[in-house]
Amino acid sequence: MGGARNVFDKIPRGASCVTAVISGYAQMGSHVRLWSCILPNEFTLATILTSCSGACKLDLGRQVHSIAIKTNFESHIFVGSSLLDMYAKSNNILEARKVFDFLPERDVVSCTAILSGYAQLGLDEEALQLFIELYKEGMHCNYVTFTSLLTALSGLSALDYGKQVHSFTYRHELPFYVVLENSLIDMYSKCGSLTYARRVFNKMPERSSVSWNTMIVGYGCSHGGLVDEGLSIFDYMIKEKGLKPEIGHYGCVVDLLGRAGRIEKALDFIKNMPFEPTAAMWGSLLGACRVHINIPAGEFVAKRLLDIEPENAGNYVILSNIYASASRWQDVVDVRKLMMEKAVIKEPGRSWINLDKVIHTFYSSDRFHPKKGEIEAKIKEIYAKIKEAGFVPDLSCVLHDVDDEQKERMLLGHSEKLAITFGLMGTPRSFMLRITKNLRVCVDCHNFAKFVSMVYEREISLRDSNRFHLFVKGACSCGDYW
DNA sequence: TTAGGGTTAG
Repeated sequence: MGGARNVFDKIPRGASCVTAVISGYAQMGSHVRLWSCILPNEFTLATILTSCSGACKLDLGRQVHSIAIKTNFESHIFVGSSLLDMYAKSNNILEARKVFDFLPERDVVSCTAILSGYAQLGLDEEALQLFIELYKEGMHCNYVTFTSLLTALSGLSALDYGKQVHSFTYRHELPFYVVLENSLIDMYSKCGSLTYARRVFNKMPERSSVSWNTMIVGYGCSHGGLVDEGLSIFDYMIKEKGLKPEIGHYGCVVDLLGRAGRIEKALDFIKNMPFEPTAAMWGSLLGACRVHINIPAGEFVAKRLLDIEPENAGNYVILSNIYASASRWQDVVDVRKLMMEKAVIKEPGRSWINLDKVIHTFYSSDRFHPKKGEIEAKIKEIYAKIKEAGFVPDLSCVLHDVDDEQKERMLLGHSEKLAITFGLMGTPRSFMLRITKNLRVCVDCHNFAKFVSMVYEREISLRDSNRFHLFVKGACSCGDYW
């Protein structure tokens, strides 16, 4: 690229060669401010906008947007779709939607761009709704559209819709696209159907590294506690294969050690590695400190994590859980105060269950659900039954400083308990309950699900923001390790 | 000649 830039610097300015240079830079993932010296055309604008994706380049993107307005290219189909994509990728989905809504004509790319914008941000229900709308309006779909749609369906655990997409692509004899198949594997495994995921994987005529990763993640290998095997693979790649591990590999090792309770060793490993530790590393280690109740390490890790990621409410919640499990209530109160000082807002807990293609969503302490009364009665019945079988509520899961009775009531309002209860009410015993939760499942709800699976002889799959839990006969596939 | 959307991973 340096050569191209040298040539460029010597020739007179004109839109076409500038576009070629920008395009070169854009493909390399960087952008340049060359456009300030020329009058841009639709090619220039679309190219530069593509290189503006990402929150840190939003200002630049906005400047290009204003140029697009001035030059009357805002509604050009290519400029418009890269513009909306730029907004979506920098977390401004409302602005992206505005651009989309004002496009004089839509095509498969602009529709896919807005759809994937919603899906990338985890706005899965919105993505599905929009897809249904556009589809009814006769939107044209291709394999990229389905790939994006599948991302949203994975997030919703919407197995029925996912199967529909699969059979649609099958019926229409789409050529083989590895990206689409990868999305299918991901969808099936996130919907709890590993058999189908594996079937897709097996039938692929060729696979990318993503296919393997997706399949491995589906099987949950990194959560299996195979510490020595993991460490020897890490050694093997360095010593035998001569590969230089990337920061992600170091992250895996930290996670592996932490999960196995070897927290001091993990801290040591972090100290000696050639990278700055990331929030992800500290985050996984903090989770480990909670599971293995290591308070000094937890405080140490939390301090570093909250420096890098002070806005992530989940970090405070785990720290608070660590204190609560050691009955250090004053520290719990202090964490809560700290959250208020920093104006951190915990995302409200939300769980959902798909029954007959309808997504039933429950919020924590849901006061507005139409079947509120029935659910309350049923949950009381469940609670009494599982208590008889030995269930003890874990009050350390409550972040608020209230009396025990109220804590118990608050725990019963957790959204995954409501979803499980609702599922039990409306389905036969042989029906596996598939619940999805937007946050990490708490210890009390995890225990609740274990007891329900035993007392009611019901299999429950619960996907939280972190991993899968399959509850059968009182035990969970995660080995109480998440 | 030059242009827009896509999969996994704490």
